[in-house]
Amino acid sequence: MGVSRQQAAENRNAIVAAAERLFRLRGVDAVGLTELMKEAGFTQGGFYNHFKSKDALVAAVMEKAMQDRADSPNAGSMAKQAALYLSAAHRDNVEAGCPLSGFAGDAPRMTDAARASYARGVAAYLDRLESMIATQGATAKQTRRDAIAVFSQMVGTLVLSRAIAGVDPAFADEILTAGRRTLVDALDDPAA
Amino acid sequence: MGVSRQQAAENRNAIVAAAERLFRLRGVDAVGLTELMKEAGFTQGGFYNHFKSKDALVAAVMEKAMQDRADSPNAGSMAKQAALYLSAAHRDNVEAGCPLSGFAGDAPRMTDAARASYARGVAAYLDRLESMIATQGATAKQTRRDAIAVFSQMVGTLVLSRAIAGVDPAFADEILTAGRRTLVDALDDPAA
DNA sequence: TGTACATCAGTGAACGCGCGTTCACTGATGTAC
DNA sequence: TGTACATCAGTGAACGCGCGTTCACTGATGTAC
Repeated sequence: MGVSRQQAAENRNAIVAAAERLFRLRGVDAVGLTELMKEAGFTQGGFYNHFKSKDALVAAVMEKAMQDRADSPNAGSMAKQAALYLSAAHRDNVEAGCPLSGFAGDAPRMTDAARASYARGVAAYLDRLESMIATQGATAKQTRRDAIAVFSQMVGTLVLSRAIAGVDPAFADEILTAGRRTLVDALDDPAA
Repeated sequence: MGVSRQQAAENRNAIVAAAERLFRLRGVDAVGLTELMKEAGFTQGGFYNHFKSKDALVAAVMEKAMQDRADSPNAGSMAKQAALYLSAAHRDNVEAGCPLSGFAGDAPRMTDAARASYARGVAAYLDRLESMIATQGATAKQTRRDAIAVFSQMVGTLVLSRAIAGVDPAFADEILTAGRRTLVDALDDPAA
């Protein structure tokens, strides 16, 4: 069609954004390139002007998701962060929530490049949590080990609550609430 | 071919067993019925003598996995249970490990019947953990809320460590070990 | 600044392939007498 | 107990379909002079 270089770059971003949304909602395997390109506003053939394969797109999606996560602001205290992470709103918003939980189920089956992005994303998020825990320092001295434990609990609670939400909402809420309260109590922040 | 009713029942079990293995390893979407039937020792056409659709098979796999889990023995103390759950051996054995972690990534996209089995499986496992925590009763009085928190952390740690294991084994081990130590410490069982 | 041409992101038809599912057929099992 | 027949789990070819990918073609963009 003839399109400026800037426009082409924007179109590429639109493809990645549409892919990220669909991949999160339905899983990488369940989303076809034809549907994906249509969702982004293009026809199927154009895909290969931007990516050399579907795997390459998955890697680009992962890279972008991790970057977006890194650019997102802190919640303030660690307890507040945990409370937001384990809110019903976050659970019900898979397509825009934390990509570390959102892609946790698909990650083990992605290519090396995509999983490497994922791993770097986990490392970066742990660094953030670690410093949040450290700067609070109200009660027990929290270490990296604690950051890992807290993060694991956040991910596990969200993943479980999401797995059950569609079929037993009350049970899913119980799991989410129990995880949230336990974490907020443990993080010992009266303001959260 | 002509086969006795008992043989037919055994063949059905073989199909479910092969499906469970492959589904865990590669995800439900990535496994075709032709491959699956071949793995179980049959040709593709016979599948529909046992199940009315792939979705029905997925539900049967889920039901069987949850039953097997319920039939499995306790580890003894809660701290021991957590230590086994967060062992490298369990992490590296997706195909035969805990199905609640093994299917956590696929569960949100399964049919209602399969997810209902999954949810019942979570409920049953929580009941077991709850009674294990309660009968120990050494330090703090542990409640259902704590059982949920402990279980969420077990699942989250395993899921994260698995997502990363293929691409950064040292990091994956760090996560697993941090989760295990934190849980064992918190569960306060000197014998574990 | 204006003209001639190369670039390349777009289109949409087509490729081979494996998917889930259906079908006609088979023959030992299991039942009726 | 022995014979005749219905059942049904198995086979393997075939169905339509959507997958990831390739291709020839298009035309505005961007470059060279």
